[in-house]
Amino acid sequence: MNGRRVTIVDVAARAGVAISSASSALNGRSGVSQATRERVQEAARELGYVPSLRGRSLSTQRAFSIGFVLHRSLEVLEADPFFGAFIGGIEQAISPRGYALVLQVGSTLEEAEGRYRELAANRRVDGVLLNELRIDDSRIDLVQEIGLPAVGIVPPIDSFPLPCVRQGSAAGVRALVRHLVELGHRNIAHVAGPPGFVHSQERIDAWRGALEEAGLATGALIPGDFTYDGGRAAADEIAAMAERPSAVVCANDLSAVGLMIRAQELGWSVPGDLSICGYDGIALGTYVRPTLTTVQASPRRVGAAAAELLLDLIDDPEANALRHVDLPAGELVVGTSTGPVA
Amino acid sequence: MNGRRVTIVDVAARAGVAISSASSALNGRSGVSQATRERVQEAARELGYVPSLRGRSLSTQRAFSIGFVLHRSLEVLEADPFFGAFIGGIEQAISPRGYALVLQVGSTLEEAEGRYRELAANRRVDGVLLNELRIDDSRIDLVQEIGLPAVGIVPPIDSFPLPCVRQGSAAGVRALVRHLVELGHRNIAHVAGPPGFVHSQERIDAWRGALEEAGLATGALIPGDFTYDGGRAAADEIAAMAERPSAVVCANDLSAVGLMIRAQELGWSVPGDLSICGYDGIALGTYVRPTLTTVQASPRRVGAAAAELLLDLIDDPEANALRHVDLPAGELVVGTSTGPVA
DNA sequence: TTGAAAGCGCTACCAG
DNA sequence: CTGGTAGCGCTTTCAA
Repeated sequence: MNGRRVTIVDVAARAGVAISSASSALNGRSGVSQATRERVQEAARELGYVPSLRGRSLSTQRAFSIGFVLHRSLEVLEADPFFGAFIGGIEQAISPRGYALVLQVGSTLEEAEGRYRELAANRRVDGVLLNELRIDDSRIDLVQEIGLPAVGIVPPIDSFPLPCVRQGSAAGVRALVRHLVELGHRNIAHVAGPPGFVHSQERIDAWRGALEEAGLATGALIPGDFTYDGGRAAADEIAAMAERPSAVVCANDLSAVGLMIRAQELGWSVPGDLSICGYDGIALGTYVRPTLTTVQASPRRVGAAAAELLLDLIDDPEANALRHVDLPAGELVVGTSTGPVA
Repeated sequence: MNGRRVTIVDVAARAGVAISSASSALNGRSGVSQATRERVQEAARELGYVPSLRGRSLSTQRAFSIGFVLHRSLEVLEADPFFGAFIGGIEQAISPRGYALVLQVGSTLEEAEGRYRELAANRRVDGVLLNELRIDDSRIDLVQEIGLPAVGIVPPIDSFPLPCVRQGSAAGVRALVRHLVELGHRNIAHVAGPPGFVHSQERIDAWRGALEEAGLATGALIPGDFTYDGGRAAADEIAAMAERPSAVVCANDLSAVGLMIRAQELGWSVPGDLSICGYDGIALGTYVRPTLTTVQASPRRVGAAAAELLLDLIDDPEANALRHVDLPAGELVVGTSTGPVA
């Protein structure tokens, strides 16, 4: 805590060179002799110089940070472990490049949009990640309108107007359905995610398509919302059905667990009376009994890839304006929640 | 995207006043006539002016953001939903005050310390939150040494040298033990948290103290690490014991669930053969069967209170240098994982 | 009350 | 290759 912080001026003075030379030397730019560069670097080391992000930020017009807005209620945030993995992946990708993550929470979609506007207006971040995209997501227009670099995560198929990272769930869901068909199931229902979300729709389509491929009739499409309670409600809905499915594919693990617990409360045997699978591969699925058959997604890799792409986009908007990164699909994880049809 | 962003210069020009007057007017400082103030504000509104955080940051020597370093492995991050609540609370407290959260991840303690040093050196944040404090935590010296405002979360009892927020777990643990004693249990073990952590020790002490109060012998102290697998291992340890406890108080919910699942795999009935309780009150405890008896902590409120205190500290270091905030203890939540002794 | 001007710490341009 | 110097957008001091 000895008085003033050391700035580039101090370094330049100590090395006996101009400030501009010191800057060039420290940033590895060309235009400085090797001798000067070394002198400057040594001076910086001796003085314990750390460049001020603020000065750099103002002069380069960069914040050296990216934003991520979680748009879900605080309540859900407390229950769902899924997004922690995302964040880990993002951090892993950006911190080596000198960037930091600014995390915001917007409970409602409106609030989230407000956050994006704010972030863009005061330029707190150089770009943002758009997760949990909806079909016709309003944020797409928003970021284009306000000129905020953005990368979409699991975007609508095809002509997505922004760079994006996709880990498609279609292959995984098909694998789940095939697995069930092999076990002899003929009546396979689906507990969907909340309507409007790209990944909800993708899983519905994949489930339908896989049934068709197998030459089976389309099963019951039960509404859901990715939550534990939504899964429980789905079980009650199934209980009320005249012709009950022998297997269910849920849009995610959390709802699958809710469904399973409720099914057991209703006195059904899982998988004896009902085979259940989820999607995501969260740890919770291995805690419950029976263990959940699911697809192992890679949120950490998705987060890392998206963040990486965003930094590339910030560095070179032209070259990366439409880059699409496709991650390998998640793999089938067979638990004990699925079994042969009774 | 019409060309340049609007700056305070534009606002001043439009209002026909000096830049300094515009600044004062916009920041509600005195020294400007009401008429001028209104003219400036209107100009700002018309132009859609949003102050640049960068300019402000450089001139005020403030980053308008606070840091939070998660020091745990990415693997754990994916499984534990607990910290999401913290973050929600932090956000809730700081965003109305114009601050943002910079989130970092340090897998190891060394890495985490490096992050704190970095954060302080380049002044990316104005202060940090120190969570999961250890007894004699090295970060305490660190932040004092580098002059980084910091607030401790659940700090060591008594003479903690920094401002802090505490939600003591002693009362909750005692309530758990009393609950078990009332059910007739006489041999009550404890699955501890990882050694060295303040909240691990606090819970051990509370468990011991409560047993003493009840006039019971101290039960077995089983090592643990707050993880699911640690809980499973504890069950195996109990299985190997000559005189098995009839009840166990676990240091947190996640390990309690691991213990419970493993106990059931071993063929024990819960609570028939073994009563189990946890601590935290995470959603997972209500998903499992039997449901977990636990204590409902308030991570969101802790996060909010800590962030609030940190901003106060940044605003006025003198006045808040030693403020300690004590949150009401968590309440006992009786689930079905505890029952009368057989 | 108002306005001019000096920084905050850095980058980048442009003469020398 | 080197060294002035002009910003980046804002706050704040000091004269007028």
